[in-house]
Amino acid sequence: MADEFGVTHRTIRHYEDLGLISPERRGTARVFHRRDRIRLSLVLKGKRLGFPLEEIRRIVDMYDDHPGEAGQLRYLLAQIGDRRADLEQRRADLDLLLHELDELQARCETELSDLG
Amino acid sequence: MADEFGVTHRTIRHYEDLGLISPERRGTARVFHRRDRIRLSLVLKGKRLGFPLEEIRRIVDMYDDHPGEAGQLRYLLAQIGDRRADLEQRRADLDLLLHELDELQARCETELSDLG
DNA sequence: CTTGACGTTGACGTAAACGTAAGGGACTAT
DNA sequence: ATAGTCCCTTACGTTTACGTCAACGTCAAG
Repeated sequence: MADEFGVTHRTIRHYEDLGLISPERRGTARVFHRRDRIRLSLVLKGKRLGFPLEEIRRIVDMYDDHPGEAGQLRYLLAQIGDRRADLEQRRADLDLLLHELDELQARCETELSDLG
Repeated sequence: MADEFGVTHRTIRHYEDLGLISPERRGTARVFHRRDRIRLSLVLKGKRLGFPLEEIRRIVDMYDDHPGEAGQLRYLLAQIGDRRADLEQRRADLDLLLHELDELQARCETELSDLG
């Protein structure tokens, strides 16, 4: 599974230690299921966005814990709201940076054509 | 300036050590200029997106080093291209996560209304 | 003039996210 | 049977990004 996702075995084990994935254990060997793949892919997405693993765990756990009780559901919805706000802030930052890179690129290109 | 950006004095000093900002020195005291504020704001945006400080330095330095020579300009443009690709990958991840949060939210809401 | 309040400089501490060596099964190929 | 190849665990090492503590300078207020 490590190769499949382009991470090291150590990383897999580390994530298991943190409870980010919980592969079935046949004796000592790990058996990964679809659930683990889904969670790992979520983890890696979260990581690319700079979330700490501990926070990522809280997010991915939201996908698996499906509480049947209304209070829990409302709590989960609130959490989702928080995460959304966070993600949208990041998206704004990202768009700004992309925009600034565009401008820099434009300046470089005109400068370059002035030279040639 | 620390308060102004919501970071600690230690962070400011750390960033100065890494060359992310370079305030004027009057004797021992630091005097911050517009350039430092701009760079700091770029740094914080980069940080929120999960870039390591060393990489951020390379990015923000692109804004200040304006090489007059064609080869350097072309190199800078290539760097900009790389950064763009990276940022756009992150954007894709981000949109995916937002979409998945939406779906989770929808599931929660129907579940909640089924209860009530 | 001395007592805070604040700023500066090392220098060591720490938490997160792994890397990496050291050693032990288990299976397979020769 | 021995070597090679995996996978496993334990445990200490490393890098990044600061936190924190001790010690000193300095400048206005009492």
